[in-house]
Amino acid sequence: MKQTPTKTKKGPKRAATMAMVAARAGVSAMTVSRALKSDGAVSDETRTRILAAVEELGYVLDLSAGALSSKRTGFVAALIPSINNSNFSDTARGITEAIEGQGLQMLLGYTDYDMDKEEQLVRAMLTRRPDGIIVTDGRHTPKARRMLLSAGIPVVETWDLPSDPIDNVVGFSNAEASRALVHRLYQKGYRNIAFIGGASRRDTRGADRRLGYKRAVEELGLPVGRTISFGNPPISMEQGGEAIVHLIAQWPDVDAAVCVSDLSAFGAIMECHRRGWSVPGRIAVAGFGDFEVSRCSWPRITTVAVDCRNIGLEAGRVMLRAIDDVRGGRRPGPETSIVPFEVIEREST
Amino acid sequence: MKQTPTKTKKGPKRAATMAMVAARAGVSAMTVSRALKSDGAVSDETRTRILAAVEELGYVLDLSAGALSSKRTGFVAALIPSINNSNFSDTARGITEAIEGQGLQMLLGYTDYDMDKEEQLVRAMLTRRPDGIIVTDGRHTPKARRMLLSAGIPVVETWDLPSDPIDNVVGFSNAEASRALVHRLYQKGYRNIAFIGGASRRDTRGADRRLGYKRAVEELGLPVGRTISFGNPPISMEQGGEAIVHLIAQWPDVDAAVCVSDLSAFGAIMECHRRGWSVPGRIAVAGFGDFEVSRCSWPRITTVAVDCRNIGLEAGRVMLRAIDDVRGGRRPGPETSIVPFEVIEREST
DNA sequence: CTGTTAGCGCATTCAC
DNA sequence: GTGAATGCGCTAACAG
Repeated sequence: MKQTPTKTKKGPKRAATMAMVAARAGVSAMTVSRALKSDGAVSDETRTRILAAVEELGYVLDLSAGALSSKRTGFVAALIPSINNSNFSDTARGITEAIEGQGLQMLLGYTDYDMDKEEQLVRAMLTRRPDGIIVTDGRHTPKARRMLLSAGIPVVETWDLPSDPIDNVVGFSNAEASRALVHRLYQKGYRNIAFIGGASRRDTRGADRRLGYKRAVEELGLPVGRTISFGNPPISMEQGGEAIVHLIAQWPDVDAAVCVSDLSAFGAIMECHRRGWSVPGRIAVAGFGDFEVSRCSWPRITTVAVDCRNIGLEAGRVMLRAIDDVRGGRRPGPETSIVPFEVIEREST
Repeated sequence: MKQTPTKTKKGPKRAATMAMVAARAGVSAMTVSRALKSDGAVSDETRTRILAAVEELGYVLDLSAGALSSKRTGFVAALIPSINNSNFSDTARGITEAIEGQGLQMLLGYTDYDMDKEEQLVRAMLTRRPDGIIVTDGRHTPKARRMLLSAGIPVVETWDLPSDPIDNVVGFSNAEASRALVHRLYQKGYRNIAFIGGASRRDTRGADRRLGYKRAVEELGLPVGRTISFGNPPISMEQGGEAIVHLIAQWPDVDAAVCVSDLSAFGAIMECHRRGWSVPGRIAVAGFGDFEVSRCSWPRITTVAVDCRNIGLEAGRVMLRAIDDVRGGRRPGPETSIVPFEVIEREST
């Protein structure tokens, strides 16, 4: 009555291995390996027999074993601040699109806008021996930076233009983008422009946007210091609503608000509706990121558009080239790709 | 002048291996392995020496090698329809929270609401030999189903209550939730209720919601067939706007619209604003999913709230138990966990 | 076009 | 508390 009394007497159906497929097809394991990579030179007749055996056994290639032997895991690690922010999930999607089909798979992690968490994630990712790693942001803890530098794999920093890049870069200047937006508002006639953003220094892109705002109002000779700071990023829609109320209470003469992202801009505008403040009549509101909500809200929201998916595609492309170079024995040669941004004027300003 | 003329003369700094650490610390590789897993019995003195060597060499454990030998990759594969939909990215986040700290890492893939893509992804994921796999949806291609059944690892189906579960389930009935929403609208006095959703059958959750709507209007004796169908899911905010215009043109007497998700509901409402149609005066609009935009928009949107992050946490918990069972030699025993939903009435109805 | 040999870096299993 | 032998499943490198 005992189940499986003797050893190796067909346990719970041990997963098929390449050797089993080989035995069944009457070839060597190596030939199976070649047949399955499709690039290998295998006769059609043999391949057919092998594929039949694969089918019968329900065999699935074990890349984790293959990785060990070929010293290529086929992983590209990608760290983004948040998976819930569609800007970054668009970038993740772009990365996926760029590398899938090249036999590479993304290993995704989220830092929660926290450099220490980024450091932990870099360590955790390196443990999987990715063929490359893509990070968001150009600032890192010293340890994280050291690990990235010494990992011996291509690195791509995105969404920023680091002053001292680790390796490759695909990004833009958040400060310049923000500055351009303020200038555009100035051209439209606004003369008292405020900024709404997160309080902490965690979100370095947010900090850069704030910096660009500051530069712009200074060089335009506008009133400075019109800044509302909120809690930890990401600053939410709801916080945007609270912020605009504070803003108007504190500086009733402000005629335009630049928000650190479209999400807070949207929250601000909806709160204005609730209070009967016309946008842009009572106050103009602009955002950053060109989220879907900005294109559909009423009024539609002026913003800085960045092609987030394209950042991912570019980062993926740069990564592929770098990985190829490494394989070809070439020294990669860091590449910097600057992606454009565009101020999109809509009804909210 | 030649670089590295002799063989093995320190190439581009070969990555440190456990054996190197062992040599440097004057112990065996096995002891290093024990020291690094922290559960191992190693004397404090030895551990200190080993950790020093690790530091000096910048050694990072290679889990991909460890996986081969331990037959546990530490991966949990998770397939979601879209990374850009915050409902699902919340679930992914929940999964991550539940399994990280248990030494498990999520391998994320997106199906684009496409069963065939899901099948491809299942195959691709199995190639990495995950310790378990979590899928969204209870319907799959026959091949995908077969692969999941025969993979020999725990499976969790989420966001649905499959009639014939593969293994574990963490979900709720989309149809029942949608039905409850229509009943609530009926209680509020609405008597001509329409549905706005995607056209294709790809989004099975969307199809279930439509089904629940249909049942409800039938059992309530309301006019049937008030249905606007749009293109491929996910139906966007913009499509929601177009849909409500068509809806009102076709059935001017409709007094409430149930949308397949909050995103389309939001788009619909903003389009109403643009056209001067009062919401809910001219027409009430409800959504599904309790997205952030619904809590902040003006008016705030009535919706069905599901705790998406909790679905992920639950799925992760169930997965952990199942993996533990498998390791302990127990037969897991499928678990079904039904998560609650709640109709949240807000200003849009 | 196909097979053989060797070994990737680690953890399991057993000694001691 | 520590070490030695062994092999996980696959592929690189060569041979034929």
